[in-house]
Amino acid sequence: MTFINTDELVPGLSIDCVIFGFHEYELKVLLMKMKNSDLWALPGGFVRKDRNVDDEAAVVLELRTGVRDIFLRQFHFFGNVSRNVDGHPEQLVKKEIISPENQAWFEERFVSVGYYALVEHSKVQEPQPDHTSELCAWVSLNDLPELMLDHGLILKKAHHTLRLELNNQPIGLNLLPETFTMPELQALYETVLGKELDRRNFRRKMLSYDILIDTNEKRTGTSHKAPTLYKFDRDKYFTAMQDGFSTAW
Amino acid sequence: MTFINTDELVPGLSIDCVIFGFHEYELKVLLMKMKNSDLWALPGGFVRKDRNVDDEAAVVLELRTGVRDIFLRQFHFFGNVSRNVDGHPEQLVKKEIISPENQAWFEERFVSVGYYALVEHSKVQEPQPDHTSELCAWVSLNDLPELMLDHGLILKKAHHTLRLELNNQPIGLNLLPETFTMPELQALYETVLGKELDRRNFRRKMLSYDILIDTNEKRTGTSHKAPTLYKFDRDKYFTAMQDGFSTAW
DNA sequence: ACAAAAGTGTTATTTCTACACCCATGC
DNA sequence: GCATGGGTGTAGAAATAACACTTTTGT
Repeated sequence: MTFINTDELVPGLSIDCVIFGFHEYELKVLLMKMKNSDLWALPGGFVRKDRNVDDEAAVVLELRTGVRDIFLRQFHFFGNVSRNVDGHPEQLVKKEIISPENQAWFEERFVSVGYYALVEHSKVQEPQPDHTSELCAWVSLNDLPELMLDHGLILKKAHHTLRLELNNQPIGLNLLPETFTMPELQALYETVLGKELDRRNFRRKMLSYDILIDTNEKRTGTSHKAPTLYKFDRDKYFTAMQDGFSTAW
Repeated sequence: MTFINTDELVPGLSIDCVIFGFHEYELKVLLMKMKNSDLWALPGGFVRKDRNVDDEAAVVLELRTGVRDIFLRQFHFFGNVSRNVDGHPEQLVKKEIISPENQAWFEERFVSVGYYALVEHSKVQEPQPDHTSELCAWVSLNDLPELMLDHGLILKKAHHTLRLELNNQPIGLNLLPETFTMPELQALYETVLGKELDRRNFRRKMLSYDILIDTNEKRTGTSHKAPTLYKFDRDKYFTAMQDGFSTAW
């Protein structure tokens, strides 16, 4: 069993990743079930002393999902004292999640940087648990289990940020397959926003962003009119991400 | 001379505050001129082990400006390795900014949480330097001196964030005097955005937000028509901050 | 009475919203 | 041929943008 080597890590600093996926018309998050416990946790990690924090977040993402070079954004820094719960490290030792030698390291004041990622469900290999967890799985946002420490709060904040970002940025690349239909894209938006949108207006608005390419193919096999398959125009997509949609002033 | 007691501080974690003020139709930032150096720095500090990071940022703000309970927002976490410049702590000791006993503590990997604040220039007492600085002063954004380490980058990022926030949130409270005229408010927006706006359309849009109260008084003393004085409707202002202006979806 | 800046109104254009109808496909 | 969901158009309302004239004030 390989426990972590705390010597090479920045003390008191952790990373928590809220990894969103979209599948079967539901928004899901990747969660880890802690070893010997009913509690779940966000995938996370620590920061090696010679690495950028942003890069370490990308490592966490890749370790759990196998994907890299995709949307991953720092969204909040969690620095409250109340995050540090008395007796928590002791519990971790008891459950064999960390080694006794490391307990002292975990007793220190910890702060955490929150990241959220959008990943295409289908591109992800079987989610990988680590040595602290017995399971790593996609869980629907509507059906969340009890989470460790303040991870519930972190998740909520990430979701809230994502909803706000919808107004300024395109989403969908990385969250949808390479090609997708307009109704699928709409379902994604509706799921993130938690409300229904008008089909016709959605289409018009989305097309006006000018980030979609009509592939001239259709998705067949359904017992109704075959919908057109679109893909993102990556150049325009990334430009839109940079510049944002907002034009208020 | 009182140097810091590093024992009670969270190691490797600092706070940097970008404190914006608005004066004489210019956006300004509060900067500290380092002792025995031509370099300037953002006001900042460290985090006591038993304090929330957000609260410590408020302490930094109050120490420098004397104001409290005003807009102060965490905007980014800076965690790149490149922030930690070889030989920097040594320089700090040489310039008597930190004590030799503390040099080792400063040699550790440091990460930083960036905050920005909006403060009303006139409410601020004479900006207070600390034991690391010989001067604390308002500096125009158009006329920035050379800044220490990555502080220039942090400042730039804060300004960028502020510009984006304009679209979602009201600003002005804390940045303008208690009462102000519509042209003054417009000047603030123009300064932050770095572009001119149409007087008539600005007024209409601003009034449509429904966060202003007409005080029925005028600012006299100018050799032209006396402009109406407004103040913010605080309840509605804070509601607008919560909910945001954006209606995109 | 004049310069300088505040205040107000209107119109054309664009965007948003709320709709209803037709079209393909598999059963 | 019918149920299901995809695709398109349009008219009214609202927001935006561009623009010109009148008012107040100190000198």
